[in-house]
Amino acid sequence: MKKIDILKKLRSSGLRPTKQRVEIAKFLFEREKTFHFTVESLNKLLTKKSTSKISLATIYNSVHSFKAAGHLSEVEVRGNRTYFDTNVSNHHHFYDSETAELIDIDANDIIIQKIPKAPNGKKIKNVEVFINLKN
Amino acid sequence: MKKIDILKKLRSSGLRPTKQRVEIAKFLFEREKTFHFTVESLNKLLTKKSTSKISLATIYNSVHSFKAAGHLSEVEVRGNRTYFDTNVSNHHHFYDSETAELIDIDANDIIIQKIPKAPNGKKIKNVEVFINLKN
DNA sequence: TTTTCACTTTAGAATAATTATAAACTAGAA
DNA sequence: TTCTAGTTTATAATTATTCTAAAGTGAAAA
Ligand SMILES: [Mn+2]
Ligand SMILES: [Mn+2]
Ligand SMILES: [Zn+2]
Ligand SMILES: [Zn+2]
Repeated sequence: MKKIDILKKLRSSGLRPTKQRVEIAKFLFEREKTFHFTVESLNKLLTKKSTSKISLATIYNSVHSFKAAGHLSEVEVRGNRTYFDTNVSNHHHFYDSETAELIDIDANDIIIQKIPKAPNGKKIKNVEVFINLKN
Repeated sequence: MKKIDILKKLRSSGLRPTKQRVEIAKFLFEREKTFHFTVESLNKLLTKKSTSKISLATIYNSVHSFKAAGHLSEVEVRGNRTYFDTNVSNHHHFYDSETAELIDIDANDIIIQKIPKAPNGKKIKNVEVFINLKN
C-alpha cells in the first residue's frame, strides 16, 4: 500500500490525513502480513522508527479512529491490555503465551461441524476460535 | 455442595478456611449452575447478601487463591474487566454483549472438523470457542 | 493567497481495575 | 493456652486507558 493509498484510505473514511495519522497508518498498513499490537507496543515501535515524536494520546486517538473506520479490529487476549489487528476480515488466532504473540488463522482453515443453536431470541453474530499454544 | 464439603475443598487445596473464604466459597460453589462473574459483581452480590462485610482486597485475594487452586477459571471477555467462571472444565461460551452475560457451551456441543496444525515447535494447549450473540 | 474554523494534537489530569504494602488479626498446631 | 504463619484489611501504588482544555493545523471558502 503506497502513500497515496494511505491518504485515500484516511480521506475516504472521513479521517483528515494529518502528519501523525499518515505516519501511524503507513506504519500499520504498508505491510504484507497482518500486524497484531497493543497501544504500548505500537508506541515503542513508532518511537524507535521515527524522528518526530507522536504523543501517546494521539496514538490512542488514531488507533480508535482507525478501528471505528473499520481499518483495525480488536482481539480479545488474556491480560489487561487491548490488542489490535490489521486483519479486519473474519478470522481466528493461535496465541503463544510464551511470547504474547498472536498468529492469524484463516477463517477457511477451521471448519466447525457441530455448533449449538443460539439461546431463545438470540442469533449468532460471529464465532471466534482461539487456540492456545504450548511448547 | 454442603458446608462440610466447602471446608474440605478449601483445606484439600491448602487454603485455610477462614470466615471470609468460607463465605465466598459457599456463595460461589453451593449452586447448581455455572456462575460467571467479575470481582466487582461478586463484591456487590456478597455485600447485598451477607451481613458481615468482606473487604474488596480479600475478594481479590480469595478469587485469585481459588483460581490458583483450580476451583475457578478465567474467561477472556471483551472489555477491561476480568471474568471468572465456576466451571473449570474445558468448555466454550456464548457471549451476549447486550447483557454482558456469558452462557456455557459444553465441550461436546461443539465439534471442530478441521483445524490447522500448530506452528513449528509448538503444540496446541487448548481450543476456546467464543460465540458472540446478537438480537 | 489568505482567512477561517472545525477537527486534531498534546501534556497532563482523571479514572478504573487491579496489585502491593504493612499493620492487625486469627486458625490451628503444639 | 500459647504461638506463629497465614490471612484480612485499609489504604497507597500501579497500570492501562480516557478525559480535558489549550494550542495547532488541514483544507474549504473568500
Ligand atoms: Mn484482554
Ligand atoms: Mn478482557
Ligand atoms: Zn489476526
Ligand atoms: Zn463458563
